[in-house]
Amino acid sequence: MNSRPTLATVAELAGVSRQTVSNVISNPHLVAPITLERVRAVIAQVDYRPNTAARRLRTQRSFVVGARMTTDFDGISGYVLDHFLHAVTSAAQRVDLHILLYVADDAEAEIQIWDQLLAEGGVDGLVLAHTHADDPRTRWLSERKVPFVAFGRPWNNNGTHPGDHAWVDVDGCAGVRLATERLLELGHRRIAFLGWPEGSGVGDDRLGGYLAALAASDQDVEPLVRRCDGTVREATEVATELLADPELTAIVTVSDSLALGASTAVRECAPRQVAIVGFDDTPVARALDLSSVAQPVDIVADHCIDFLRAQIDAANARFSQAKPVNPADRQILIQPRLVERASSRSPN
Amino acid sequence: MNSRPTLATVAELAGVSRQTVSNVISNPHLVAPITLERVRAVIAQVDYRPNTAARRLRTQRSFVVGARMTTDFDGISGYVLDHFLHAVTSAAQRVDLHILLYVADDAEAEIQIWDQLLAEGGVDGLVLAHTHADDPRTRWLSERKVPFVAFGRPWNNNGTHPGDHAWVDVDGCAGVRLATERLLELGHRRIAFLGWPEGSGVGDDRLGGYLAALAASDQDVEPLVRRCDGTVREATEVATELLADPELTAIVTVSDSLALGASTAVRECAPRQVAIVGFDDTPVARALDLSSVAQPVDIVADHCIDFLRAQIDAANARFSQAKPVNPADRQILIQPRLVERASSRSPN
DNA sequence: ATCGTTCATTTGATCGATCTAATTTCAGAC
DNA sequence: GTCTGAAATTAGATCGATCAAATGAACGAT
Repeated sequence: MNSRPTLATVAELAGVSRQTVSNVISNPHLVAPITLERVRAVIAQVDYRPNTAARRLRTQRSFVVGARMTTDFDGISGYVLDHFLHAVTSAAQRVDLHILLYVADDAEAEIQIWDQLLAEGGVDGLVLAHTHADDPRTRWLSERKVPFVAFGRPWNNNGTHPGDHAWVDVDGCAGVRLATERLLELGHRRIAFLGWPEGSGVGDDRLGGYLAALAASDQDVEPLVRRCDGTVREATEVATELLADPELTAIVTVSDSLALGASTAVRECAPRQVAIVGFDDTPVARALDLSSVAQPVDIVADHCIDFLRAQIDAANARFSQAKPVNPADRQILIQPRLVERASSRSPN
Repeated sequence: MNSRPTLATVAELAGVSRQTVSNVISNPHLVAPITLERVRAVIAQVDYRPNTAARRLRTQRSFVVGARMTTDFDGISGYVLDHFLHAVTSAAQRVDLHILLYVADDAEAEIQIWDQLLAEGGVDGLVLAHTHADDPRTRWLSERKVPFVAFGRPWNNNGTHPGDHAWVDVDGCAGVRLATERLLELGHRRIAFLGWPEGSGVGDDRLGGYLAALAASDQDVEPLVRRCDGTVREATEVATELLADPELTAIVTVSDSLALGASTAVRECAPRQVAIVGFDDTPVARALDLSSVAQPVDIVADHCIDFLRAQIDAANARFSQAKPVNPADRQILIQPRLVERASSRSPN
């Protein structure tokens, strides 16, 4: 029956023009205080809300950010991304951005969806995760100057070049180093690292933290590194082999999945206590009382949205001076924290 | 520089009017085959994509569905909802709907966000989960005739009235019954049920499946029901008490969280094998080789989107005969399946 | 040859906001 | 008393699609 009020409705009731009402909403500083008050009263009275479709059409901007809903393979590591998505949604909501979901099976399908969303004017920018070295996706986006931010470093080739796009990442190296140093502090002297196959940027980075902690120690400690793919089962096997060493009192792992494997191995084979530290602080770690390195996804998400808004706003002001932003100003490494639980304690 | 082509661009190139191009896209059956072909060629050539903002403004329809990004409390049960969200996104994508995320701390905040989204024309409908008896949210939506569908039954009061809104749910009763019957079949004769406190619709439903299986059995079996809140720790304690009974060979639980607790209890206290069945088939169950009742969220999501699209389309055709839909046509109960793993096997 | 129908296509208005540029108001400078 | 410039406000065009209604074309029936 009576449809929603529009700018014109409010304008008439307040005795001003449409444009003034528009200004009250979008540029209050342009409106005289008395007028401002009067118009706002009418807005409140008739419960006026701007129609986003009209605004989007006129401004050619959607204030929507696309994000991929990840298919978490083993479900354990997927936890972090789900939490990240939650945090991003929350952060976006705070600055009047919306998150639009999509699914894609591979990078190619994802790019196709982007192409669609961008061409239709469905999104202003994108948040992506799991970027890797020479990722075709970041190249595609950069070439088209699409505002985007990645959770995760680009890990270019040798791992030196930080890339030229915006990203936020957690310092896995520092996290594992923190965990290893804590174990050393507790008196552990034979600490193994259970990692992923060589070549993964994330995995090698975390391993680096372990090696650095040992190298920096004034104790006589030797690195002991074993690798396996991400499955719990293989981790159990490899951990079982490690436990053959009676001196071993602690295992630092590259992920909670592997920590779960190690934990199973300890429970099944060893009658002794072995400290285990995981990575990601997933529900599994909590349930099994495993210590774990936690990624502060809330902080990561805040920075992501921050970087993204800046890019969207910059793309908005096409006529302002094209002050080129230093990529380093849009790249940040967040420090993780160690969540200590029963699994890490002094050796005997 | 050269902005995207519009309807007018295509129309001019193809030598037809805007409206014809529009029809080629939205109502191809109205266009002569020859024209259709010619226009489509131009569309492909200039890579024309309709601008959604313009379409939304004119049609007053967004083809966007709102969904809440849940804060998974214990993280284990949250898994199902995350997967559901993934499945919903996938299903929506298939029928050209989009999923818009939001977060909210409680029902009141959620309603406020809906109010905003609906007033602004940001969404056409909503998907919600975790509805409960006398949920203020379903009432709010029903009163305003907002298209929506719930994953989960309304569980009104005594659990008899199916509600008058669209919903899709998984038959937890049948799932647990399936699991219990399988244990009986395997030869178990003393089977406990570890559930949630009385009064939860979902929990009581699942318990019902356990009781029904025992009642229907021709064996001499007695129900043995224990309850605890959802935490792993408390589940471990209660399960430990249950294990004091040396006859006990199997525990059916209301959730994977409790199954994890029970599993821990068995490993710590009992030198014997006890079969455990969980619910939700979460990664934890997979990792610990626990049998579990799996909710087919893909199927649930498909039905949800199906029901939602029907409602949105119906709201679209305001002038068609107002044929009232029987609520029961928009309510469906999906059968879960039992995923058998090492944890459930014959006693001894 | 005329009429009525159906099919194909076009025209002009419209959705509800913002942009651009023009206009009005008014304080302070000369 | 006029002029200047900043502040406040307004009018008209515009974003890109769809809707509603009108027009034109084709064709068999009368």
